[in-house]
Amino acid sequence: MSETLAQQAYKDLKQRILEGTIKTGDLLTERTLAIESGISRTPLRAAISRLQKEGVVSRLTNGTLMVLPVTVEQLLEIVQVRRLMEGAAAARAAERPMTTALNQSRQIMQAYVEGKDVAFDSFWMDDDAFHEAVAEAADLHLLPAMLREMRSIARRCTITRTHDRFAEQAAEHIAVIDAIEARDPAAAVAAMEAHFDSVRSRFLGWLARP
Amino acid sequence: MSETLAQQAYKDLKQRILEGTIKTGDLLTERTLAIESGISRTPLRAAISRLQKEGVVSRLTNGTLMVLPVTVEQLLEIVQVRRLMEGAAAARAAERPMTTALNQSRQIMQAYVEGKDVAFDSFWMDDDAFHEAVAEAADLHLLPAMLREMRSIARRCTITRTHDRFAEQAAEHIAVIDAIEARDPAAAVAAMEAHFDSVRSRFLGWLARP
DNA sequence: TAGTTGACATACAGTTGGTATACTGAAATA
DNA sequence: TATTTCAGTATACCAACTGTATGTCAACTA
Repeated sequence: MSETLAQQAYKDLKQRILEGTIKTGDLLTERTLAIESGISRTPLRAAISRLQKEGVVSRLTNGTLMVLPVTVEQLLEIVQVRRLMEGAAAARAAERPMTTALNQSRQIMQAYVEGKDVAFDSFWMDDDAFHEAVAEAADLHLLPAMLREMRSIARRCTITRTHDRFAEQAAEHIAVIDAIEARDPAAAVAAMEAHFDSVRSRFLGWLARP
Repeated sequence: MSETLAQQAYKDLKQRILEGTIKTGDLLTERTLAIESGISRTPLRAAISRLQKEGVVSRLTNGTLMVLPVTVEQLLEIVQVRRLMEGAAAARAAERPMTTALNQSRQIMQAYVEGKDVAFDSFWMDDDAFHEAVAEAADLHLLPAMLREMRSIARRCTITRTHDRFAEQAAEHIAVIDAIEARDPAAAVAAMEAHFDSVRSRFLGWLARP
């Protein structure tokens, strides 16, 4: 089952944006992108249409294509929504068997607590794995895709990248996993909510810096 | 001494942006604006160039003209800078004779404390008058122009317009004026700083709302 | 096999910004 | 006073872009 040119272009473009090779606020032109991809504008436009629907790129009123900046307001809203959703997911996960993915995530997080130092994108992937493991342990099948969507937005916000207290975040993740393992839903939701409260106050603290 | 067409266009455009008739994020086209103003593109471009220098509009990389959005980060920075500058101005003003403008501003602010209700733009002008009166009472001749610049930026940020506790702000203004009248520099700077701290925490509180 | 559909390539029209050129009136200069 | 210069302005031209239309081809279905 081969991918269409449009699908390939979509994946390629999205990856470049998530990696930061193409930056939020950058303007794109269909012809240039089409030439770079070795395809014509038609499938390229289909790929762009899809990215538009996901809020990754936006057409300005004159048709110009821009990689959509993500505002602080949007970022804070995502933190709030995820706090609700992932808190509930952690409580559900605590009522179900412990998973291999959660165990693996805990080991990875332990390394950060002990001082492991990596680039933002590496930590982001381990962070991805943690949140995905919780959602899957909760048997919530729509949640992983929703998380991916929201996390892809958050990743594009410039403040997110100022966020470098990996050891603290790792410790918060471990607290969630421990509560899930202990089959304590109340502790699990509290730990997950504390994690997001902590994320939020870091963002606000960055904003409020003198 | 008559104004050039470029100067007229500049003033008109800027006013429309400050009033919110043209919104931040809007795209502008030279031809449309020129036709609306009844002039050719050439003086219109001179007006735009001036607005560009002031950070009111921006050229995207493809030449598209956009009314520059003002981010929350910029707004908070302006609040910080003004806290420093206007705190110092209030202290200086407290070492100088009380002025008519400060007395007038106090009366106007008293009406707000007593419940006067107006639209944002009306309050904004009274707010302008207060801050300008303090700067002039401080004999700081460069400060008013700098304030106008920063306030014109702040005015264009969408959060600024969510700010509707006029009575509270008016009471803070009165505290500054009272301290100036009492010739108490320490109290004046403290009152002005408290005012900006209050403004800042309102913005942050709006951001942090659940 | 003929018809339909999805994917794709290419062409065309309209709009925009950038830039060049021409014009005009006022001020300066010889 | 006549001429020149300069600032301000109007207009024309070109390249580049998006939106849309049209044509082609391969795969699928009846």
